[in-house]
Amino acid sequence: MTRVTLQTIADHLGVSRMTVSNAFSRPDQLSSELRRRILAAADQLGYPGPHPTARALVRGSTGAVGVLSTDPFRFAFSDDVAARFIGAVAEEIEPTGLALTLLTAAEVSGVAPARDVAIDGAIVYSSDAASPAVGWLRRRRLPLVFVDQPPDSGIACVNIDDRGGARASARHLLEFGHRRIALITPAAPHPGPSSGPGVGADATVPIPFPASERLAGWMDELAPAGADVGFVFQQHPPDHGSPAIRRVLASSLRPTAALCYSDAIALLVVREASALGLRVPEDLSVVGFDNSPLMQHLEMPLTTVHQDIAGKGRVAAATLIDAIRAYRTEAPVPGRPPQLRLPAELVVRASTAPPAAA
Amino acid sequence: MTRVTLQTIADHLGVSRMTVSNAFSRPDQLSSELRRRILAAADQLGYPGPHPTARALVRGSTGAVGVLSTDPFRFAFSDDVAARFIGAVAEEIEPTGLALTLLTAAEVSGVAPARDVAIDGAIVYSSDAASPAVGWLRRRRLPLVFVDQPPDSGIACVNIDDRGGARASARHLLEFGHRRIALITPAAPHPGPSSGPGVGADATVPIPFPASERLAGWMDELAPAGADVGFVFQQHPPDHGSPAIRRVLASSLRPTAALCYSDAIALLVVREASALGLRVPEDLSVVGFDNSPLMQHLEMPLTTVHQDIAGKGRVAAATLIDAIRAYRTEAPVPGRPPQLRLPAELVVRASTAPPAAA
DNA sequence: CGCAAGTACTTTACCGGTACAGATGACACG
DNA sequence: CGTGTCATCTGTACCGGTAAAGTACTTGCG
Repeated sequence: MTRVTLQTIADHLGVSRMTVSNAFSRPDQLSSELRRRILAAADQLGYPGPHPTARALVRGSTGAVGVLSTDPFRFAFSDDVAARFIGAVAEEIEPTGLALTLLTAAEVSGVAPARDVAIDGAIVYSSDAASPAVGWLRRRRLPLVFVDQPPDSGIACVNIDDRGGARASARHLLEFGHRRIALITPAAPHPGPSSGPGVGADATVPIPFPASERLAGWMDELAPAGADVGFVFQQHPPDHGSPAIRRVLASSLRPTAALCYSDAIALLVVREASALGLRVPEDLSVVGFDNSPLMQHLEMPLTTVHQDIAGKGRVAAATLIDAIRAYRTEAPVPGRPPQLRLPAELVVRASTAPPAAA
Repeated sequence: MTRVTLQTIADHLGVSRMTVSNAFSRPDQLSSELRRRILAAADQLGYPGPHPTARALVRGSTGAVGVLSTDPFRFAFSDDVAARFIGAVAEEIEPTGLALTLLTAAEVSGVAPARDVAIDGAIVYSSDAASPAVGWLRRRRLPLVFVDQPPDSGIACVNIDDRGGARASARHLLEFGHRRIALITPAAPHPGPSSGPGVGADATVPIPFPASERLAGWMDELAPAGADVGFVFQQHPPDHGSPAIRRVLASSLRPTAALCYSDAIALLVVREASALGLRVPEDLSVVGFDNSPLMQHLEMPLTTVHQDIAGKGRVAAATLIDAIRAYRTEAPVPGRPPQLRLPAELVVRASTAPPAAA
């Protein structure tokens, strides 16, 4: 039972393969009568339509766009911020008839999706810009959109104003009178296991991209104000409590407020605090980041920095679609690739207040 | 700036195209010295590696597997049950080096992903089995796995014991002494807008597949017991309240218990009930389905029917991978495609109790 | 009536690779 | 020294389509 191809149908009807191809792809190129007969024969022979791969090869486009994530897939679906982003991308892509292909950065047994899977373009999302996978995508000269990545003038970028948002949140705490503040941020897995909290600016620990911007924003305000900052390095998806956070909250000179990289981490801080009998915000102010939809329904409405995650996804998808379209028409230089920066705004809710002893 | 291909490198080094191909794909076929030179030249010329589409065409495999969903993408990422399933699929797929392609059922401007995107196999997930998209996938003779679909002996299926689980939940209510029970289930969008609640078995409304099984399970127990059942048709993702549910709960002869198609719907019922001043479970017992992880942290721990969604995803992915592997080795008849049925178990929590007036 | 302009189909070439069957030369062995 | 084997590289065909140019047969029209 060999494969049914255009040739099968052509032979069956005694016409040329090209005519059969036209019956499917360019109906105006043949008489409607013959077309009808061809389609009928195709149906009868069980021809599934032109082979996608063959068509992609000759047309030069595959009908799929990728989303690369350096983090494992699990992340994209368990973390509701990531899921919302990808969902928005998918939603924006949907009416174009493109499929969305999730690419991992890993290379297993010689196969690396970012190098070996056929796509028309990709969004680089929660990825290490230095990873080989990103390199492969670039080398393929695919239309790309970087999201939450360090700006790269050669590639379209969509970022939010992490730094500005972080600055606003730090200012908010300063205005309340806080001077002893914990900064809780993920760090590259480089240093020792769950590196303990350090006090003072520790420039030696590498902070991955969007976190580094948020940290910079915090410090923009805190440093000039002479605030007493302490760092806690906390990897992003904390499952069951954080010893590092607990240690800081339990210390005698504990901070009166915490600025957190994300709402997920902020939630963790709130939980650790209440486990220690600390009240939020009376004993500890907590600020998150993202304005994650899941946190909206919490007992403790979180002061946070809002970013429009779905909007970011839609913009990223739209930018990619534009880039692909430009690429197809071989527009020589479509201007500089767009460098977008979406706003991030402080949302004050119930988790922040002036420190107890003012 | 024309494309860099194998030929470019071959010309540049004065070797045959085939040798360059071998340098990438079959290193044992040439001297390591020449290979080194070829790779160096490739690197220098910016060759991104063998063209995925061309390779896919000749090899007959693309390195991507699809997930078809008839529902729009948004669903897959906002509904946490669907997200968890896809996440588990992705996780299981990841170590194989395959990419995961999300396919929509829609056909826009002549392009239909299920027909036109190159994949090696697919999981048919929350789809209408009768949709054209499913037909295309079948016609392509791709390795397929149906999940939560009506069993099809020709295709590998993964289902859970919806009917058994539903039966257990109905029995649970009967044992508590409930006799007036609302059944809340999605229905095909066929009848009028938000079709009102009917009382008694209404066989004319088409119920889509997994819901029909659950309904059958409920009725298996309720009918022989002579319970007084009323139907409420509620489409799955209810955003802001449900008039239909409210109407039923507000009626003079309101049910003492509700069996719900999903936890998401059960949550809706709980909310509508408390909006009406009804206490759960004192005034109304509510049973969900899925044991959705999001519901675990609710104020009102929900009695529900547990299914292992992640497990279902992993099994589906593993089944698909097996099928693809078998397909590749052209195993003539790999036995009947597996028909799996995963367990569904009642989990009794706080949302059910005996009816107030016993 | 002769020629330009369709219409309907066919031929040829190519997309960018890989499989497979040589071709070539070095080297070992009897 | 003939020849078999191995390692290394090349030539050809083909994967399943499509673009573009070509052929043959109408048809319109001055």
